[in-house]
Amino acid sequence: MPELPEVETVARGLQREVAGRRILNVTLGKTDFIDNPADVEQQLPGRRILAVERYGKFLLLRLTASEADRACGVAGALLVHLGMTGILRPQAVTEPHLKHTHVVMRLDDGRELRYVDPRRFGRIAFLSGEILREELCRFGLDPLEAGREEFAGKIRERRARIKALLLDQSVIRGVGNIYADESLWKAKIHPAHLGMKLSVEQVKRLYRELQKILRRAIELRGSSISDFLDAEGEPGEYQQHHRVYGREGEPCVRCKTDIRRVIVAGRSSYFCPRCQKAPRGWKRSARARTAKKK
DNA sequence: CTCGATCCCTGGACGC
DNA sequence: TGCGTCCAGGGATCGA
Repeated sequence: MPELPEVETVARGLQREVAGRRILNVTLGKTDFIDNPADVEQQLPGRRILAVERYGKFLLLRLTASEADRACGVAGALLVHLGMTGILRPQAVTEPHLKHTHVVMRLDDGRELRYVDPRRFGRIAFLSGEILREELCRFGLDPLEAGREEFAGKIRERRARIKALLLDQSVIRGVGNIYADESLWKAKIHPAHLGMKLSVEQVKRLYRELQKILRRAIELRGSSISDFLDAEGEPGEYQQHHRVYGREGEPCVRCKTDIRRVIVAGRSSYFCPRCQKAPRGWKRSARARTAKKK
C-alpha cells in the first residue's frame, strides 16, 4: 500500500523513465476515480512531462503548457494518488494490458504510461494555476522537510490521538498506517495518546524515528505487502523490516511481549503493550467500546 | 474540535 | 471446487 516511501520510489523511477517525454494521446477505462475525465482526455495530449515529484502520497507529474494553445495555454500537473492498489509505470505497447488498466498515456518514445488499479481507491486529476495551488495547500507538513519545532508544534496543539494526527494528511502529508505504527513503536508511544499530552521529549523522539524510518524505507524502495510495485515493476523490501505492522501475536523484538492489534482512529494499530504504555483511561474505554459493539 | 460510522472497491483468506 | 463472508485500507462525508 503506497505511502510516502513507496510514492517517493515511484516518483524517482518515473522521473528517470518518463521525464521529458511528450504525451501523444490518452485512453481511459473506468473513470469513477478521476476528478474530471474529459479534462484528462483533452488536456494531456500534446503536453510534455517536465518532472515527476512526490507530494505527500500524491505523484505530481508537472506538465508543460499544451502545444495546441501555447499562447494562452497554462502549465499544469497531473495528480495521481495510488490509493491502495494503484500502479503507474511505463510499458512497451507490445506488453499486454493487465486487468484493471484504467488510464493509458501514449508517449513519444513508443511506450505507454499505464495506470492499473483494481480497487480504484486512488484518484487522478489534471489541475493547473490557482486550482492546483489551492489543492496542494490543503495538505500539511512533509515529514522529511519539516523542522523539529514545526513538527512538534503541529502535534502538541491538537487534542486528537497521535495515530489520528499522523494519518491526517492535513497535519502531516504522506504517512499511512504502516509507517505510523512503525515510528510509534520505535519512539515507544502508544497510538492512543493525545497529541497535546505528549512530552516535548516524546515528540522529539517521534520526529526523529519517523524520519529515520521513512529514509530507510525509501532506500529499500518501500514496502510491498500485497501488490505494490514501483515504476520499474519491482517490489520493495522494507516489509522485511517491519517491527509491529502485521505482526499481531508475534514477540516484540525489543522485549518479547506479544504484539497486539487494536483499533485507533478507525484503523488497525499494531503495538507492543509493554514498550508502548497506554494512556490513562484508554484500556477501560476500549473495552467499553468493544462490549457495546457486541 | 474530535469522534465513530459508513461508503467506495476488489481480491485474498478462511470456513463449511 | 465452490460458494458465502469477512477484511484490508485512504479519504470523503455526515451526524453525534
